[in-house]
Amino acid sequence: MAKIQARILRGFRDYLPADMIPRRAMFSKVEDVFRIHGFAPLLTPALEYSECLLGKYGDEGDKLLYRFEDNGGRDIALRYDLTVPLARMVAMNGGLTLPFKRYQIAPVWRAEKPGRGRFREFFQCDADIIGAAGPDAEVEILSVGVGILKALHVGGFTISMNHRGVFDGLLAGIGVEDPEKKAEVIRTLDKLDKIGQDRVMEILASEVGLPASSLERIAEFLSLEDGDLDAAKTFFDGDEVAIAALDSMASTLSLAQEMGIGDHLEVRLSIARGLDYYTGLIYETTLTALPDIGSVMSGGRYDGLMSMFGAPAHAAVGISLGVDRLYAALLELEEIERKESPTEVLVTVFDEESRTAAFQFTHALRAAGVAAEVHLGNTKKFGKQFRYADKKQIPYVAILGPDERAEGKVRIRTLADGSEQLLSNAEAIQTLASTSS
RNA sequence: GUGGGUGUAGCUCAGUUGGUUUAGAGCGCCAGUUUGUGGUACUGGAGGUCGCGGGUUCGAUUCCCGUCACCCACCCCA
Repeated sequence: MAKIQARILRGFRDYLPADMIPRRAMFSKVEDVFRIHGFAPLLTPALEYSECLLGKYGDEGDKLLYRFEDNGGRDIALRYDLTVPLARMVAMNGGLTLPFKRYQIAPVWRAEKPGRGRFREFFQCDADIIGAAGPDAEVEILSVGVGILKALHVGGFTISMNHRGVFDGLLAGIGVEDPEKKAEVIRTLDKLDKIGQDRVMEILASEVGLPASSLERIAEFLSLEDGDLDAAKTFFDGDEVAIAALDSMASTLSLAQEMGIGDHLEVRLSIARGLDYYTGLIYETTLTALPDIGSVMSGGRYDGLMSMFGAPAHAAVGISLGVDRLYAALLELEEIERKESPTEVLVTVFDEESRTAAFQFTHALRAAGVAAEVHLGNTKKFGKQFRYADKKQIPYVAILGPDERAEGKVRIRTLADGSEQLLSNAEAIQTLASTSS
């Protein structure tokens, strides 16, 4: 048989056990937070009809779809995100009780050029509330975000929020109405933190071509104190759209404050978010300890997306976790660690005569809920069994040799410090069951 | 998509100013020192079409061209 070179598609990757174990632990904590906030899990197909995805992400996005013809000649594509399939599902299920709260953790595919931290297949983790307008839903979403970061023990963090209405007002005020141009200006403003105000003004002047009077107005806007909503209201005096946006943020902030999650929130009028479909609140999150990795959690309100499928317009607000960034951050902070095996106890097989006892003890451990594995393979080299446990970071080794069996006991060795305890089987199982969670 | 850089063992990298004969190191892996005990130490071993294709040459892992992959920056995002 011809040998085939083992290889993997560019931008795709295997998640090996050493990463999957801590990764799943992280997801499990996240799911707990979704659950206690009343979000239900949803699963949608990897493949969708192309027409359901096309035209939702802009021209650039359409080009990045993985698009095929299936064996039946249907024009299909791999999902590009989780939000559009959610909208499709909501449009197809008119009987859903609103507000509808769902979360979904699943891979999405984009035919982009891969780079550092950028893949063609990656996971998104979204929670959204469909069918609830106003600050209440916003506060619930922010509460989820705060809850997750607390559950993950990331340390300090700041959720910076803004409102698209602020930009709508600002840009209408200086006569920028063309959606294309609006998006361009907003994308440029979004780079403020990265490249600084001078460079932003430069780009707006030369590349976007804004007149001097507009630039002046934007410079004045950028010099507003973040978080000073009163000053912002004065600046936008008479601009109904912007004032409504500022008021909406103020009530979100005050409800969040009273709920007890306000400490992590701040208003930052410069943040913009790249996606065009946001219509209200927008926010992103940076970790105090690792600001350089960028936003680990972001989202906003996107009323209107549902109506693209001909369904009634539904209010919608959501949150999206940057799970790969969060995972990297947790490793960096040593809040989680890579681990090759879930096994808590390796039960060694001392010799042929000990095999039955080893298997029986292993079975009893499993019945008590302890992750246990019995050594597989030849028993000639007893030391190799310990080496195996050590390499797989298995914390405990059980020994049932002739000496132990003669006493009706089992020896439990803790590999971390080399200490050993001689216990009855029942005692050993009880001890191990209580130390392994 | 544009520009720059790098491809030698599972990983991180030396090296060959073109030359026969065994292309090396550290880590990792396997085995032994140690037939009731891993992590340390010592000893030995396996593992390489020098990314792939073509060209120049008496001779290419080394030089040239192409190609693919990876890295960095820009763009865009998660």
